[in-house]
Amino acid sequence: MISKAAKLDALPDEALTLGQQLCFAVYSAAHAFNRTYKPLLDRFGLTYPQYLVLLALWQQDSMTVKRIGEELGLDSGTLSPLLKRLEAAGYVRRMRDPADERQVIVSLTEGGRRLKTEAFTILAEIGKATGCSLEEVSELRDALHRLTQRLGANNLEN
Amino acid sequence: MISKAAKLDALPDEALTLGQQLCFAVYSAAHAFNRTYKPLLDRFGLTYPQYLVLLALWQQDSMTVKRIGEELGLDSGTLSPLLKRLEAAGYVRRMRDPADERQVIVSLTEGGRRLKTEAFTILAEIGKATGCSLEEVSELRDALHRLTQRLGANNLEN
DNA sequence: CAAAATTAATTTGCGTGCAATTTAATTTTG
DNA sequence: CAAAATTAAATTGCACGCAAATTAATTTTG
Repeated sequence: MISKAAKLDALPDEALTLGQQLCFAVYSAAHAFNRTYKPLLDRFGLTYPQYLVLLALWQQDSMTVKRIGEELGLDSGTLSPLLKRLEAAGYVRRMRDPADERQVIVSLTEGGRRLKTEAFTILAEIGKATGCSLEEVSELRDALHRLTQRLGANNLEN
Repeated sequence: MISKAAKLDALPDEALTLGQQLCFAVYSAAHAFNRTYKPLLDRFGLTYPQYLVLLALWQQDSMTVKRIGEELGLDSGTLSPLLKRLEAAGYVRRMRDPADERQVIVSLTEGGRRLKTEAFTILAEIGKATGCSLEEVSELRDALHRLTQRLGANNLEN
């Protein structure tokens, strides 16, 4: 007899395998990236999410916490303590916006700007570690962007 | 004068943009999946990593903590407390292997096995949320598996 | 076979992530 | 213009995820 699940959803048992899950492939790749970045970032006392904040600030300096959160998809509950650590490490400065005291403006220090030079080296090492051609990278990246967009669209429907 | 980084690595400034990073695309997709799964798993009192453990056990019941860790790429520092919570929730049982008391064997309870039926529904909802065809899913998944493999190979070289 | 080395889990400490609450400032509106 | 609503950060609580230290059991080896 065919299993109840198969009858209901017309999905075979193998569809539930770890190796078949796109979500698990993404989850594993994210961890693999983290592990690859770790030794490269450790030298600067940075974690990967802290490095992402710096990437955002190198692109556009002096953003509010909210704006950084929109760039990275993180909320203030994550960013507030993270930014304090980045400030303690000497890479950013935080100050209340005089025009709107609710907002905190985060900007790069001289040390934070200087680090951008090193980032190109990190970028090159990561590129080598992926073993992907530039075309492969952009194709995979764009496919993931589309996926993220579609998943996000679903979450707003509530 | 041309910047040191540009001379060394021949990488333009745009290469350092958030949107250009494959790692950030993976990072964002992982979070998007998490957010999509959350409401589906909340009904069963499960977190996403806990769900991954169940996926592994539905595929192959009664594994040691170490074996589960190999399947998921997690260490015992993560799994020990997670498995205790899964046990408290009534989905798994943990017992020392009588043949080797160092090992702990994790197996599904009746409740854990029953949950597998619901998993097919979750799977279908996630599939719909991704908006990907089966071909797209397997292509993207395999590309990510290759990427993870190459990144992991690098980490072992030390 | 007893000491040393190895192995499997657990525990501890720290840094995310996120939901929910709190605090303070600004905007809306009655 | 003052009360109510909204907004931005910070804080709190909980669950990963990982490194490092600890504990207990097994294996190796001298």
